[in-house]
Amino acid sequence: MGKPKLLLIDGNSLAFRAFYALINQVDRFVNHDGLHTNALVGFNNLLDGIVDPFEPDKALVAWDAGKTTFRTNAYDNYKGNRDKTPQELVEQFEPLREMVRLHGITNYELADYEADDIIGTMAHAGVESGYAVTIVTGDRDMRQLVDDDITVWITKKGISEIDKYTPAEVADVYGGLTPKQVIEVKGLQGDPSDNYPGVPGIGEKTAIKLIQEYHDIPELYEQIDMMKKSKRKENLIQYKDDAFLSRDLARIRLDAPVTLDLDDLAYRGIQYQDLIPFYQHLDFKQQLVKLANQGYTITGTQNESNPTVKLNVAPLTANNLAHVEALQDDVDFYVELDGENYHRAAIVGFVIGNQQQGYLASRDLELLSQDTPVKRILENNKIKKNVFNSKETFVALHRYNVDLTGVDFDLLLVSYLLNVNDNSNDLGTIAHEHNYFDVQTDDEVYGKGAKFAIIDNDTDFFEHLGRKAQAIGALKQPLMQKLDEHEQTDLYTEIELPLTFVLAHMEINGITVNAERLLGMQSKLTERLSELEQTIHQQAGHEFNIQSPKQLGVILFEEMGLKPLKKTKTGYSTSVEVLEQMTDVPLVASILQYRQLAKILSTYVDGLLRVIHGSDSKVHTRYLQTLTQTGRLSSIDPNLQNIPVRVEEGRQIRKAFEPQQAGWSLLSADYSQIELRVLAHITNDEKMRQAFINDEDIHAATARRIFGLAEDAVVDSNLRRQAKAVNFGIVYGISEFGLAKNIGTDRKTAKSIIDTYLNEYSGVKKWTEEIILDAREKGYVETIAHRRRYLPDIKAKSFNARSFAERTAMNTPVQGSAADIIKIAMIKMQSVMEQKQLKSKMLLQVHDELIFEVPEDELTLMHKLVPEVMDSAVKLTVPLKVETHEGKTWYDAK
DNA sequence: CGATTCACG
DNA sequence: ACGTACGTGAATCGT
Repeated sequence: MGKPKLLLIDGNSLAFRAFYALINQVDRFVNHDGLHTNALVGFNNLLDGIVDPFEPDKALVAWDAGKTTFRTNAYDNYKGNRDKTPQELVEQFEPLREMVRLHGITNYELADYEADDIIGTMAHAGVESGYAVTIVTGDRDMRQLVDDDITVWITKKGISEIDKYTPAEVADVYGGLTPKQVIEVKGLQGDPSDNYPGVPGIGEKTAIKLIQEYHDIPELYEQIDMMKKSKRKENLIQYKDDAFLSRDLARIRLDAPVTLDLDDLAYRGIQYQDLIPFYQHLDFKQQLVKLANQGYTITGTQNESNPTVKLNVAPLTANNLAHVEALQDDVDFYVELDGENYHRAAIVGFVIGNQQQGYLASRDLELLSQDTPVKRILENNKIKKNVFNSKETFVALHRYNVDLTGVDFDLLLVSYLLNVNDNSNDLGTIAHEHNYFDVQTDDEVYGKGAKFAIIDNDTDFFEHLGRKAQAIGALKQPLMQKLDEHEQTDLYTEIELPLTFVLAHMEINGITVNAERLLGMQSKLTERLSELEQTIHQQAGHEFNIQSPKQLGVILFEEMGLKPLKKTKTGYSTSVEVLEQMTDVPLVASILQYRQLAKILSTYVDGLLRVIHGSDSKVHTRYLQTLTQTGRLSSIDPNLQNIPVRVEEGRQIRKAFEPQQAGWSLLSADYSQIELRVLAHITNDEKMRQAFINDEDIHAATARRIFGLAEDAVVDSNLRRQAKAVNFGIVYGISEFGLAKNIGTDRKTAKSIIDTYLNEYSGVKKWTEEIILDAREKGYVETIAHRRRYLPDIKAKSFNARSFAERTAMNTPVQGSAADIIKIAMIKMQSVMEQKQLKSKMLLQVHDELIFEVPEDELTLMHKLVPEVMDSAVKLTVPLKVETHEGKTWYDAK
């Protein structure tokens, strides 16, 4: 057996280190009571990472007792230049001690002494009693305590890494000196952070050299007369007192009047049962998940009435289908897929049941898709189903001939509405967010990335599925209650949930893409690109990778000597806005051309060809309904919301999008200026409202106001363009700088334009001020349908973070309300089309635009019907305006 | 896997 | 003195 282990931890130094390591995110680490937790998080990681694996026999965390110590008594200015400890850290000191206690470690502090002195004293007491001592600190000066029985661990990079010092390592760093000589070095060197002087002109390097020669400060001064005449010698003589003072201040005391006995320091190990409520108080979700995975029972803090239910899951077979038949009313259901894209992925298992009667799981898809009780329940509108991601569930089941209906609760969707910041798609992660810990994440169970694999073992697989279904059921009541408290029940039941199934139908229907046309474009583009490539290499004088901004930067800004107008984190920027300003250089013009064509080819031509389904010649996008911060949809795999339109060459891509039947047309319907109309409505600005009520050209009307033109003046295109930029700027949460950059003017002009704008549209001005105050007070902003976005940074100390939050506060109600409106229109449109039994299909949504495929005999009707439904989706104090276009391809529907 | 660039509203 | 327009997704480079 080795010696018993004594662990001494420098609480103050490490708390400061932990606090400042996460100082940039101090406002992100706040618990539900407003307590900052960044230092607590770091300290906890340290305790978990060091103490518990270390298994000490005795352990102590030492703290500073107060502001005054024997050092401040000896030297008035000691630490006199330190800023006051920030309040955000001060409030963490008590909980830090509690955390230490719950980790089974004794806290200690001593009046008039610093934590260092307690540690020094206890370290020596430990050595005398035969302990191997380890000291953990962020303070490099503690290395003076190292000896054969004392090792000092110093955290670096904040607190994530550790350097371990034995006498050999100290000698390495200090040019062969002993740990005790560290004090002598410090004496000569002084310490600016503790505000004590040392000898001027002597830094660490020189100090080490002198101590190597003279061993310590007293000996140095005994022999100082023999030293060669120099400025350094003069300083040493002049500042002799300072040297001795510094040396004294730097020396950690080994004889502090500590009232502790080693027996008081027995390490008690982690106090799990008490640590759980403590972590819950701090909102340490990850720690709680860890504890839950270790088998500790976590009961919800916000939901005491819903204690952990024991899992009851069994394999479903043809023999016990009767148990499924018995399920009524509220049924929890979950399907597992073997991939992300539910248009292609296979169902690999499912589970059905409820908390009272338990769960039945299976891999046998016949039990799902044949005429079984499972299918009957899923297709029964009267039986409420609770699921996680009903769009995925619906689409997947649809491919297995099951028509899911009667979905009442969608955990993913509700969780998103409650807080759009929690953008995880994983059931386990989301459950943990809501303080439910009886389920693991898929990453934990199946592995992530290349390691992903559905588990073979039935027992483990069914348990995971069962826990997922159980989590869905358990979270239904509390989350629905929260929706109600947020006044979001209508948003959920009237908009988001019905929309899910509208989107599912659009995705399943897909849109036809003409592969031949794309292949034609592919060969033409490939040819043009290889010609351009040759030209570019000639213009550059040698070959290089045109697609590498790094290589291009070297050529333009080093070899050719062009002036870099902008830089990025990693080097020169070569983006369009930079290159467009140097198009007189032939190479640059070629590069711009190349980039444009390469983008069209790789992202759109090749990209689309890759995702056309062989079976139906269509692409089936997936709309993400639970991702954006504003309530918009996003579209992936392929993204059909960013098909080129602004530049003709890219716009050609749209010719490949066709209706699914010959003779049909594509019809597009877009809201005109929906965001500005929403702005006029929300701000209730009279002038802006009148402009829309009179169906004026809003950008021209704005130009007349901000440039002081007559009411009937003709507005030239340049002024209109600037006014348009200002209108956009207002929607985005304007800044002088942003506007100046956008319209290419100076900041002063931009400021005066903005001032005039806000003066003219005084309702807008009033609203922007109010919405920021409102966000500060409530912590969130809302859309017209009560979609909510939290803005924790609205009170941030960082100017950047706070400004961003303020612009978001202005933009989100506008962008988000526009999203609400088109979502409502989509639901109504789908319902009207079904009711009228039309053959037309809604295919795509592009934020303010809907695209349909329409048979010849429904064209006239749809041109009338679609705008009617869209412009009456909600009643605002300004009219909504919708324009329609039709054509044989998407390109022609303009 | 982050950074850069560029496509859309 | 700070360093900015809002919201997205995909391809590519290079560590």
